[in-house]
Amino acid sequence: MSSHDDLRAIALSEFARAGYGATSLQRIAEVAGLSKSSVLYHFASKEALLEAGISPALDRMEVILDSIEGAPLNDQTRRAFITDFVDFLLAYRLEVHLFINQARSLEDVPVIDRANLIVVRLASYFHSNVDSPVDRLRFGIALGGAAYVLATEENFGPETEPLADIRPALITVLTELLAPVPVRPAAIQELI
Amino acid sequence: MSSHDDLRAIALSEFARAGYGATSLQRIAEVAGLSKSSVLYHFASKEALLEAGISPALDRMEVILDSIEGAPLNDQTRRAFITDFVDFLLAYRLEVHLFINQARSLEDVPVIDRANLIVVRLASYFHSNVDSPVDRLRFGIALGGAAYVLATEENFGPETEPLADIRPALITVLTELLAPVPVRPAAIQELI
DNA sequence: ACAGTTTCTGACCGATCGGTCAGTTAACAG
DNA sequence: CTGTTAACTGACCGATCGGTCAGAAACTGT
Repeated sequence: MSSHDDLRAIALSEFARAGYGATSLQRIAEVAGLSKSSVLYHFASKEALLEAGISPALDRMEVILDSIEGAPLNDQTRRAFITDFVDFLLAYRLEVHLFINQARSLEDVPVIDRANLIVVRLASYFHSNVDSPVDRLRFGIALGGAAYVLATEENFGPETEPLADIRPALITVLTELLAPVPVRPAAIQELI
Repeated sequence: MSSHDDLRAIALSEFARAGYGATSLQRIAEVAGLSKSSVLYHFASKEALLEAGISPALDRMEVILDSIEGAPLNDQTRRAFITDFVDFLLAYRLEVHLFINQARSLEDVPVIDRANLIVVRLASYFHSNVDSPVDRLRFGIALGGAAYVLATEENFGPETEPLADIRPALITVLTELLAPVPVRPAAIQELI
């Protein structure tokens, strides 16, 4: 329970909640019960706090990417990826939320560039394994939507139960949405 | 082509690209070729620029909500909502992107509260028309994912075509994902 | 040309930002 | 107790923030 780890967790939480630019070192110091100078004693800069906050999540996601990029997208690899991805989203909700909300405004920050590269790798993998443009769009909505919903659970409203068994539900939904042959009744084609 | 409308458009673009807090009045003034004082002559404050920027999108979404909240979710209303929603996303990409990326860090801004209320109304409508928790999760992923993907098209990578016929593709995917009886093979149930 | 109104600007304000630095306090080994 | 090191702090810095204000500049109708 070092001050170093505390500050990392506090900064991550504040960055995800209020945004990187809107979170001051003074605010982080107050939550930690320290002075701003002490925060800068443990971390060289505000950017160093950001990097320390989300790097573990990037490490994990890069391991997942390494495990799928060598193999084609079949039933087995799809199943493994989905469980890995869902567990990743559940384990790193704050980090995912921070990335989704701040990626555009922090494009010149090295650690955000690294995160953006991960998204590109993920998109490239599915792009090279899925032929239909519509399916690629559906896959993008599935992965992006899962990340977005997981990272902003308050969008479901406070009156709804927090979907306690969200892990199997997420696996179910993603398995449907990433199905190799999407179910698309002929009736739908006539609608558009 | 008044300076007023120009400033509204420039501010919206900058807010969406770099974030509200990270966009200074000085930056907006430079892009518009004016001084910071002139920007504040046309708009009383930075917050007024934000409100002017996204209010039209909220107006449109509230009309859509008014049109669905009185009727149950059947084939006809679902089809009408999907086309309305897709056209909304395509017409207000910047506004949606701005809201998605800044909603959390601007919770005390009235116009953002208004936008959040819209999301709550949307979630409540589907919540009251969909029984299965898994289906509600799938609907949330579909709507949130469509908004997220549309608002951040760069996630598809620069090497991919911008999905020129994205409107029919989006309608196809959302029609699948918002199907009243989701197709969920028994094989999926055994996986989880 | 003139007066009136709209548009625009530079100078300035207090506040806050991220970051530096000299020096104090606390912890601990001998 | 003493010396050393790690942890911490207040004072301060230049820069930038959103916003105010008096007045210049530009456009208007007469």
